[in-house]
Amino acid sequence: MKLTDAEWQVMNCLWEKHPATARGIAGRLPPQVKWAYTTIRTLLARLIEKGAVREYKEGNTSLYEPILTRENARRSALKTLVDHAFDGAYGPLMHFLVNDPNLTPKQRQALEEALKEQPEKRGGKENDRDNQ
Amino acid sequence: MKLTDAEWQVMNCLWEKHPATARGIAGRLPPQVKWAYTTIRTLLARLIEKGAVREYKEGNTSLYEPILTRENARRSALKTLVDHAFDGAYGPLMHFLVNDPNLTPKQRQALEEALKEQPEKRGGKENDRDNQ
DNA sequence: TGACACTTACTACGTTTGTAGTAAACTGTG
DNA sequence: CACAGTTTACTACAAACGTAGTAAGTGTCA
Repeated sequence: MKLTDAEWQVMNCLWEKHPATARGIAGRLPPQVKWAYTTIRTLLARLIEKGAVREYKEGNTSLYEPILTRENARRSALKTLVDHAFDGAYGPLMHFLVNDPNLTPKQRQALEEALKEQPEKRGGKENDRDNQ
Repeated sequence: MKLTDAEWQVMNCLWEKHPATARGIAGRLPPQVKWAYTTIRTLLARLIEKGAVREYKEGNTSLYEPILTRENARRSALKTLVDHAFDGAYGPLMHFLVNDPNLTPKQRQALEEALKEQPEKRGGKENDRDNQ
């Protein structure tokens, strides 16, 4: 499931709080984003068409809820990035990240700790991958 | 500098070997990608317009060379990803990466090592960031 | 020198994306 | 109930993208 830039904004609002109305989403968009109400509706319609969002009515009003999970959206976005920018392998990405000057010492340390505290917690989600 | 999916393919070929002809690029595209010669020309033209590639003639033939570096393209793509999918912060991305089941134990270990062997190598590139 | 192959320059065209507008339906309120 | 504001349904439209076609020029070899 691939999201466009604008769709990410909407999904981010939805993940933050749902179900939500279009108006509610408008209220939670970052301040720089000033979209017409109908723009948000259009984006929601496209997300529904894609199967990333579900809509249901409460009286006259539409409520929206994410179907695509943030986790899966992230996974998929990361995969796309890795595919075209990092030879399709996570290794080069990691290497780049670790080498990147954007990485402050604090972040570097955080990463290191995250690595240590996560020896092999995962395991059961193998087939949950790449869907949606 | 933002690249589209198709443009990444072309840039990847160019970074791999340059200067290159359009024909040469065609030859180095991944096997699944079967573009008409003119498609590659079109993409190159768009990349030139964006300032990511430079073209010069040798006799009748056009040679192409990347201006945008792979490093910068990666940095920028990563920033875009982080911006919409990870709250604009590298921390959550790292956390996600470390937690991701896509990360094999081997990769995890590689990461760990990369972290160790890169204590604070960088430093002089502070203003090289976010340009291009 | 003419035919063939390759290159270039220019144009094309459907789809996706960003960003809305409009008209009609609905709802709450004086 | 009439009016004002809200919501919906439908449509719009330019820019970006993916993908290529065509015509005209050039080099080469028999």
